[in-house]
Amino acid sequence: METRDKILDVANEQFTQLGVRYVTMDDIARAAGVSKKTIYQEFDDKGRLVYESFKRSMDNDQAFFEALHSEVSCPIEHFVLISKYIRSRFAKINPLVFSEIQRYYPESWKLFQDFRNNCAVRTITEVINSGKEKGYFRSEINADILALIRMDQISGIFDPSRFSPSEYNILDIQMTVMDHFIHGILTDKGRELFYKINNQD
DNA sequence: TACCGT
DNA sequence: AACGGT
Repeated sequence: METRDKILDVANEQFTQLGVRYVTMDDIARAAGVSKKTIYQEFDDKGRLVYESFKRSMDNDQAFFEALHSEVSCPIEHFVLISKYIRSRFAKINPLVFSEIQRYYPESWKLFQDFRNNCAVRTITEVINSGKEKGYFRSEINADILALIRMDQISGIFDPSRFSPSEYNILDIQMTVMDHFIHGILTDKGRELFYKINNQD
């Protein structure tokens, strides 16, 4: 269904950039070049449209993680690429959106939390375990606990009340936190490879 | 597009 | 008054 995709594209772009409550159904209809009636034929109400549009982008994220998993064999490189992807992904989302859906769209909020706590955390856990097996990450670390900690770090980076956007930029925080975290889990062998990877670009 | 209810 | 919904 072509129009449904178009509506979802437009809705997702406007919601993430401007905020869910700021964007009206009239705005989306106009930008998508359809009537409001067409939107309501596809989606029961605004809450469903919000839900479906976020679900769609999280399905894309999951597909991206799965592609990385099969294409990247080096756990250190894999770890860095995941961090980069999450940063670029969150950077496009107006932080306002998170508080909005938490308050006004509980189903979408639950979807987001499930994605974070299951898909994202599991992906990080797998990479840490793979690095342990290959001797790049210290064998004594607990991958489950550290994956949760890493997830909290990544979320915290984008929380404007923790890192004021006027004082820090996302890229600097991301690099600092990522560097600190990975040094805590690298073996000597892993550290060598990490430096080699960092110096080749 | 005009309109109604919140 | 503005916006979701018809």
